[in-house]
Amino acid sequence: MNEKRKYKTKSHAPEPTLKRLPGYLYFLEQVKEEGVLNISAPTIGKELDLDPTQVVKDLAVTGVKGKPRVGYNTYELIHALEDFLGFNKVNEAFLVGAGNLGSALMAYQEHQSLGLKILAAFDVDEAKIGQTIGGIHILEYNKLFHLSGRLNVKIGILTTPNHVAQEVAEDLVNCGIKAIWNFTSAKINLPKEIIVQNTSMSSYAAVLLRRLNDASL
Amino acid sequence: MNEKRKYKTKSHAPEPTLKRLPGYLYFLEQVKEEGVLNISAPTIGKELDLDPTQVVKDLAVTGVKGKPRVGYNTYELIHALEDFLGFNKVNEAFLVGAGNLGSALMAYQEHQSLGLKILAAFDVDEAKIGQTIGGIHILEYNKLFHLSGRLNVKIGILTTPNHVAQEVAEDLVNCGIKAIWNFTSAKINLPKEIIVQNTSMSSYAAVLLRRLNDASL
DNA sequence: TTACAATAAAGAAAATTTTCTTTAAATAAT
DNA sequence: ATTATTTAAAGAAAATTTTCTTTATTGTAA
Ligand SMILES: NC(=O)c1ccc[n+]([C@@H]2O[C@H](COP(=O)([O-])OP(=O)(O)OC[C@H]3O[C@@H](n4cnc5c(N)ncnc54)[C@H](O)[C@@H]3O)[C@@H](O)[C@H]2O)c1
Ligand SMILES: NC(=O)c1ccc[n+]([C@@H]2O[C@H](COP(=O)([O-])OP(=O)(O)OC[C@H]3O[C@@H](n4cnc5c(N)ncnc54)[C@H](O)[C@@H]3O)[C@@H](O)[C@H]2O)c1
Repeated sequence: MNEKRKYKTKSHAPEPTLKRLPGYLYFLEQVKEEGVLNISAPTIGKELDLDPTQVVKDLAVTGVKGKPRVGYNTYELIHALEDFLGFNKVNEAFLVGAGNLGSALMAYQEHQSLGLKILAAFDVDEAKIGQTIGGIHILEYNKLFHLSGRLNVKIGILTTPNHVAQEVAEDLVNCGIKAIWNFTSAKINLPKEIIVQNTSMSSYAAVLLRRLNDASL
Repeated sequence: MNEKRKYKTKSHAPEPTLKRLPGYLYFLEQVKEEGVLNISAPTIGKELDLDPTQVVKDLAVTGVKGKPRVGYNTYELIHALEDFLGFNKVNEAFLVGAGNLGSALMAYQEHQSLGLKILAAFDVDEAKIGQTIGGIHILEYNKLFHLSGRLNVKIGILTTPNHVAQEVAEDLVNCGIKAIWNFTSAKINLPKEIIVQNTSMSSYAAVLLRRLNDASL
């Protein structure tokens, strides 16, 4: 591997920073559309409700330098962010469980801007096998083992029911998958070198409901 | 309002704790099924990869006390968590934008366990209006203003395209919505008393891709 | 040029969250 | 009963993240 990067990026970025970066990227793409060539950290902070020094620190991880009195070069910053996040590469993925959520993810066109490319989806439901959603074919689950041999896919998107999540995850790992984007509520246990990214919507529900409840006291 | 709570809960719980609580709840429901009447913090921690003292501190926000040598009462803990998170109430919501993601959320049955009840969905697409997904009717967007007058719905789920998110959010606020669960990438600006819960999937993509990239260096 | 204002960068401080330590309580075994 | 062991609770320490300060740089305008 050992890819060359255009900017001197931070080797390790804090997770809260990482989570904010796509927000900057989305905002910057909008202002670029409006023809803004340079933008300052305080301006970004005002729009996104963030402390200006926080913005400076966050953007520093990309290695891009801003100029005092001018700000950052919009175009340069966008590219550095995409580069840093890996959004400008093609990150190939398999999806398992083409149900409600799986279908939505397959149909989601903006994945391209994340550099995410779902090559194929797999399901056990006969009714779904053979269908195409968002240009992605739904294949028989067993085909996963054949296909993964030929392709070198590193990312698995897990949108099966909770109770099969563990076994499907293990299958994915046996197929050479290195990172699993887990949308199920199940806690999946895998060898520690496998990256498991849990994306629990109920966490957000918890925060929302609690804040709503706190507010109405 | 002023509901009585069975346990002396912490008035303010840290957000990381709040986000972990649904995970405990899901796990506890599983072990309850298996007939486990009591469970200790170290056991929970081992299963969920969390520090045992972290578990104790997290669960302490619910006000439930565990007994040394025995652990927590599974049943009591589940109920305290549901109570604390507001999952055992009926939290009524409107959904706007019955597209890919909106449809998935409408079809999602587990929302019940979060106490979330989507009363109706609204869309501008003629083709979608009149349809029913997961027992939820898709109504003409303008009906939102009529319906909200009669019902006292506090939560709005926002799954429209990004470019209309701001205006739809403002409409929701004008209809009396107090909290918005925002699934779009757009940053929406509303009066500060309105709770906006952003749920950005690209944040997770960012963390996943970066971790994957870091790993392969 | 020269002073002035805006801003990024770097470092310090504060706040928050997690982990570690100690203490006390409750059960089980002797 | 008594002792030993497990465990929750409470507090202290460490780590992390955010916010605040200071400094230095750059461009603008007098
Ligand atoms: N629908 C939502 O909006 C939503 C929201 C948050 C989380 N989730 C989570 O996402 C997961 C999927 O939810 P859903 O609503 O899409 O469920 P779903 O039932 O619609 O979809 C699950 C799909 O997985 C397939 N499947 C079942 N067993 C399989 C196996 N062994 N191998 C491969 N495929 C298999 C099913 O045929 C089905 O198509 C669940 O864990 C759920 O908790 C869903
Ligand atoms: N699909 C996914 O998996 C996914 C994942 C992450 C985030 N998102 C975000 O969720 C949002 C929706 O994505 P999607 O894929 O479901 O898009 P979509 O186009 O399938 O759905 C959007 C729906 O909103 C409706 N709509 C448009 N304008 C409206 C208005 N003014 N009022 C009411 N309804 C209106 C459309 O008719 C459509 O039915 C986007 O912001 C997207 O970024 C989607």
